[in-house]
Amino acid sequence: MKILYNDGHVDVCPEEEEEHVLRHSAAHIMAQAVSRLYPEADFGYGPATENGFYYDIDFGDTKISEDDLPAIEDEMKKIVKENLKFSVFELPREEAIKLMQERGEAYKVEHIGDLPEDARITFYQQGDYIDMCVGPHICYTKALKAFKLTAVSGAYWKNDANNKMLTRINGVAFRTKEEMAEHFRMLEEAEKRDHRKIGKEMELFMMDDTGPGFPFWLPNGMRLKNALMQYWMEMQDAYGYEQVDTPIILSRKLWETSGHWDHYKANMYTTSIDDEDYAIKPMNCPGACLIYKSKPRSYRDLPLKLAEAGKDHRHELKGALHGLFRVRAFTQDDAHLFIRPDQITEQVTDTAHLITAYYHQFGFPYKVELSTRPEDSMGSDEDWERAEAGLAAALESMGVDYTINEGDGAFYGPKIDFHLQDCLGRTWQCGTIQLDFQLPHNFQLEYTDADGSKKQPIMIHRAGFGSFERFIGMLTEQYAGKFPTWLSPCQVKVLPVSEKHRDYSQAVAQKLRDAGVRVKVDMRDEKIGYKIREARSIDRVPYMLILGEQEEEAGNISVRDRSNETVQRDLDDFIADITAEIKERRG
RNA sequence: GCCAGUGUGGCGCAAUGGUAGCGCAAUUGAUUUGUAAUCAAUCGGUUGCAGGUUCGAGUCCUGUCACUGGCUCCA
Repeated sequence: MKILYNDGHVDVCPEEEEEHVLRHSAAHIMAQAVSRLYPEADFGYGPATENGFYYDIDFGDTKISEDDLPAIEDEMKKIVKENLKFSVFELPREEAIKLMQERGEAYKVEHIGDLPEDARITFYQQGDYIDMCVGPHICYTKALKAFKLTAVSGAYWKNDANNKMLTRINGVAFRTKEEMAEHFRMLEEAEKRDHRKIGKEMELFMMDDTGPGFPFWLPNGMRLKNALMQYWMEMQDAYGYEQVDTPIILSRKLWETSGHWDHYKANMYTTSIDDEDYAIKPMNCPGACLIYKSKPRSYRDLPLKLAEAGKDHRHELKGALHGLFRVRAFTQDDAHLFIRPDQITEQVTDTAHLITAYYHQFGFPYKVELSTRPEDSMGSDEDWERAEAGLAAALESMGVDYTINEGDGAFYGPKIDFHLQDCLGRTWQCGTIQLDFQLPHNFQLEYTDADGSKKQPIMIHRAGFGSFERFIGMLTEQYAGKFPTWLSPCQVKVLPVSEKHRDYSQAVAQKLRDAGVRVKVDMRDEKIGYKIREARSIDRVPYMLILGEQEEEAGNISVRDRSNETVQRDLDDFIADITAEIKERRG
């Protein structure tokens, strides 16, 4: 495929860039189609995305819905069929502005104003449609062979909620129709992993209209959550944390001290009784500060590492709620480390090791971001420089690849974030390591240093799962509900072949239960195939025991695992194997 | 909070403005079962909620709540 670069030369497109160029060109072709059908439309940004493209468009007073997409798509097909030639030209700034003004492209004019003084301003044209763009693009519209418009939504101009909301039209584009069909097939498969669907099928959790965003954990989900909690507690022990638990509701005075009453009140559930105001905690840090402050601390006590599986409530915007990924009540796998300034790198490294150990346990790929000082931040330049350097040094000493997210740190300190992907490739922040100078200051925390002077400790806030809720959502999608045995709500399902083998089944189940295995018996009067089907497709159990005449006579069991192989074996051997598998948390 | 869409028995779905159906599940009975759905009967909904238009509304309109996909925000 040949493409047109913005200096006017035509060359063969590097294969790895073909899709991107096609998708970006598809955005231009869509814009042309839209401008034919809606002459008043005003265009914002129209980039390529991972599987396609979008264009943010101001349609004025015209409402666009998905019903309007087929007509736009048809117009795009016409444009492709017309096989229009792409051309490119460059204009000096003033003329570029003039051209865009003439064409009524207010957003493009504004965009030119955002460009650096020395920026080249180039335009691509196909037919009578002109778009300001750096390219490159396809040479002829016919090169676009496979595309589909998929969605319409709103998006703020320049991603700023203070700006006008434009209409975003999303589409996908591929090199061939086969690749596009494959994409939709994959999407269908991915949707089957959705934790909301699996959570309902497996009865892990539920939601109710009386509490949007407040998950109810059902018995199966609770078994899973408890197993994860057990793992978490063992890891806290292994990494030298103490565990604490702080109250859910605390006086307004505390939240005023911490700054939450001023800066976070919109997200807090508050209440009052006996003429005093209270808030339900949205974070666990103030409680940890009170514990730190409860007695004098020496430099020898540091680092003081306090872990807390703390249940927080935040009044998140309802439009942001999403299954278990974004809820209003959640249990953070939180911890607060009170450290000396000289311990930053060492403690951040230690924390990052713990967090990445979790992800390795579950086989999660992850992305790391280092977020630096935002514009409206508190604290001295030296503190910030030292903190950012400490975080970077920790990441580099571990050989972790990370991207820098300039100016995206918290107002109280820089942070390292760990992002995981859900079944549809959306990323969610799970792990976070945040340095904080502000809270120790607000609470006037101190320790006595070696020279007898009083010093202020630095705080590290950290979470690895992010929250048990979000992480269980991730685990559900990662395993498509087929959790490793140690996490499975039901580890063994016993299936009597007929009514006659119920007693034997109960006896076998009891032996497993005595060994600490989570087991259920399917006592229903159904055929064995029916029970297997449900154990597999609904319960998603790692092991089924099929018990009939043969097994009862031989005094053994038939084990069917997820590979669907059935092996007749000794019960005690099986118990030894499965308990070892659970203990070692294999899989 | 913003943009668009959706909302029917526990779950998945159907019903050109004209008597709300189907499958699964559940219950009961029959069957006593050998590796991904045994058969039959029965039960179950006034269609998220509140108004409105109409002789008549699941279907049209308004408001509201929830959910879905995005935006913003965020663990």
